Amino acid sequence: MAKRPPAVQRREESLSRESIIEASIDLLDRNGEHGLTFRALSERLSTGPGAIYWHIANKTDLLTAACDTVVARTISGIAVTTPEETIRAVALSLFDVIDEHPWVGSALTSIEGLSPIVRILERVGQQIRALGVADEDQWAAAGALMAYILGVSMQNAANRQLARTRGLNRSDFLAAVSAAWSQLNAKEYPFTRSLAGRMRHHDDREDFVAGIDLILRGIHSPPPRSRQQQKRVPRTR
Amino acid sequence: MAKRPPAVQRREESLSRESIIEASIDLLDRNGEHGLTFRALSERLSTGPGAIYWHIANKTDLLTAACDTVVARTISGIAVTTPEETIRAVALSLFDVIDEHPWVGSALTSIEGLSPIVRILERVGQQIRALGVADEDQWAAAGALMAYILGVSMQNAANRQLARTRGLNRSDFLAAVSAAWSQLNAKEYPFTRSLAGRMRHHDDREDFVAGIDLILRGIHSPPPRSRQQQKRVPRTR
DNA sequence: ACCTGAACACCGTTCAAGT
DNA sequence: ACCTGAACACCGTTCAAGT
Repeated sequence: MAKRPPAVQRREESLSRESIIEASIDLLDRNGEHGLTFRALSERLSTGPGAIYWHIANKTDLLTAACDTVVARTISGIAVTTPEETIRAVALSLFDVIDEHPWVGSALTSIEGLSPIVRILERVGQQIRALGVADEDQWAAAGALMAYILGVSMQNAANRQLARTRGLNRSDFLAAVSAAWSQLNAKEYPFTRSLAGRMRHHDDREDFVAGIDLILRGIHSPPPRSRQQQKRVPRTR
Repeated sequence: MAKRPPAVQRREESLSRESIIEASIDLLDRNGEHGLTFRALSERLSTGPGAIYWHIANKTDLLTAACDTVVARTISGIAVTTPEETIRAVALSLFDVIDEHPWVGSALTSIEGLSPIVRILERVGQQIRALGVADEDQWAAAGALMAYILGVSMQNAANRQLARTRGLNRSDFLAAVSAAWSQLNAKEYPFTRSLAGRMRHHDDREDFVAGIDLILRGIHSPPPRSRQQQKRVPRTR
């Protein structure tokens, strides 16, 4: 019996960092964070696991690059209108990206190449300037907005991941959280319990924008610089 | 040759969920997130990996429980003074917990038992009420503060993790980020570049509190309900 | 009821060897 | 310069078997 060549088709295009990242995004979208493995990736690209390491440093690098590619694609497509509208648009874009690609949340905070965060910071910051915020207040304003956007995004990503794992759709998931909240101890958790009803029916995107608007109001109202010159925060590190 | 019993000392106390979680926290503090493995844990507890599964569902459960234990311990020790001061204290406590236990960040968003988040939400929410915020505005106010606190915490945790991995102390780390920012393209990243100097010398805790204060100002300034009754957010999901 | 530890089905990463 | 794929050193989790 003559030894036949294996039935795998050989890839015609050569490997590249871009093609590897593109395949990674697809794998992540299809099967979630667990779906991205060097074996699955190399099979999809008809190569060996080692080949990938010629183009990519390690798995963290790969995940960050995938995240950055997806974020960059969305952020770059946002039209600049009024500062406030643009900030809302940037924030909502990120929200929607994570809604479509829940795995983006986990790589977002990475500052290896400091890419995804810096892209968002820059967009937000330019609008802070356009808003006429004083130079010395821009850092605080941009920081607060960034942290808020990041916080909502992380929470949203976690929710989506969990819902996916449990095979729940949005309303089933909200119902489950709402039910858990309403069963909390009434003495210890009065506030959270009072939010249970609202949790079930709220609209994440609307609430997200409401938070942005709240922070924008804070940015517009002048800080009470009189109080004691500089607030001293006691250190307990 | 008589078969001697193996030289491992047998544990005298029986296993329990609590002792497993305590050992996990210690392992995480000592060696970071990679340090927590069922093998390392079972060796430390003088048992087999399988024994742990009698008390703990899986690794996610274990990580969440460790996170919740650490958060609960800190949160519970906060004295209630004025609403604003208490909110600042809760926020700073979480900040400091993550500074000491950077791994807390990764398990924080988990809502499996919905524990760590709910603890913080409740504390913050009670102070929102004490602040006299109208019932219908409490959700937005608490949500904005929570997202902000979470966002800063996640970012801080990521920074600490990265600094630890690279063996950098705080000022070396800030210098590295600052240097990276000042080398960004001047046309594309004017805002981020302008922040490079400030990045090098800023105090995270002070900035953190400044952001809290900014959001509190937003909470105090009334939302312009007039505008168009309810803001309609176009969906592009 | 609780524990043991071998075994299973995976991982990321390396590296000698090929083209 | 770039690719191959076996091998290494790990993982989390399961489960028959023990006490």
